[in-house]
Amino acid sequence: MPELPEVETIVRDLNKQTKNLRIKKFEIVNKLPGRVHSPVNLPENLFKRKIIGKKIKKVSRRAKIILFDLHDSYLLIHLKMTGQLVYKRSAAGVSKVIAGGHPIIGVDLKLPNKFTRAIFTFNNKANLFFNDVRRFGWLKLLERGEWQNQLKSMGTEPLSRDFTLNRFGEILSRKGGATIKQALMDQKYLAGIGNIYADESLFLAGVKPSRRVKFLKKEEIKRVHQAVIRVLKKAIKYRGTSFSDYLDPAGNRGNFIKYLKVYGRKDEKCKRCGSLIKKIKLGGRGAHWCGKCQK
DNA sequence: GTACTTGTTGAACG
DNA sequence: TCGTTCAACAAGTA
Repeated sequence: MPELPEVETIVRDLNKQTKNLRIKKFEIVNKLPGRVHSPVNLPENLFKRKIIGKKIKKVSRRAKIILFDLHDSYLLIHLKMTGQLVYKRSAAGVSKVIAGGHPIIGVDLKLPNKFTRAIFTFNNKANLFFNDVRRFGWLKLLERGEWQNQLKSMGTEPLSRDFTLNRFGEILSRKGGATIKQALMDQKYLAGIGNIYADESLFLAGVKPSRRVKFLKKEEIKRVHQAVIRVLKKAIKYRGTSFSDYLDPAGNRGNFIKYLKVYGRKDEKCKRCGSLIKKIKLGGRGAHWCGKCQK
């Protein structure tokens, strides 16, 4: 489930590999018969016409969105929960693959496969495969102005300079009645934090996810602010949680899963104090925490 | 077979 | 008009 650190990792890799490449070909594959549902925001032919021939200026990230700068327009990719991007280049019998996003279970490395929804081909003959098991992800082509418009309504980037303690305080003051976890995950205010990093940040801060924002002490707000930044940075350092090394013989792997303290560890022992990790539903999502370490 | 999971969207609600 | 809540989306996994 790519959140900010996973998307950031993909973006850094893709920027290295695809910067200055030109899109030669684009195909939508595995369309479901009898369904309107499409991964792109324009009629297929129009979408194709608009991106073929475009050169990639750079690849960057905003929130959980992957952003291909095509000079006069932007290609946005959202992986949602199970999206995956795989860049593959074969030259002189050696094939180079980088992948990011949802890990594929098992060892079926065939590309394209039954989960592939779109394929880009670049002028260096490399391919970029957009795979998505649950088909929630999307590709959008936006004109510069459209994107700039959308930017305005997006939340603060937690790793940017804008995310000061003051700014965090402002955000929280507008979410007074909500729980701290729900506040952290509200993309309108803070961009890029999903279920995993919300739970992990709150563990590091020692604050229970179910606490109401308006009852948090100044000191606790400060700790949460710090924790969010530290957890995200550390996760990026380890290339995210939902990465897998299944494709990369060089050993690039998403290691953060080893450092998860609470997420997905229901009824397991807290790594700090040994008591059992609890799980409840909060706003329709699972929330994990340690009853002893988090107050 | 059923419950559960995920991030965003859009509808319904107050 | 606004913020909040919740079902819907899809399909693999337990």
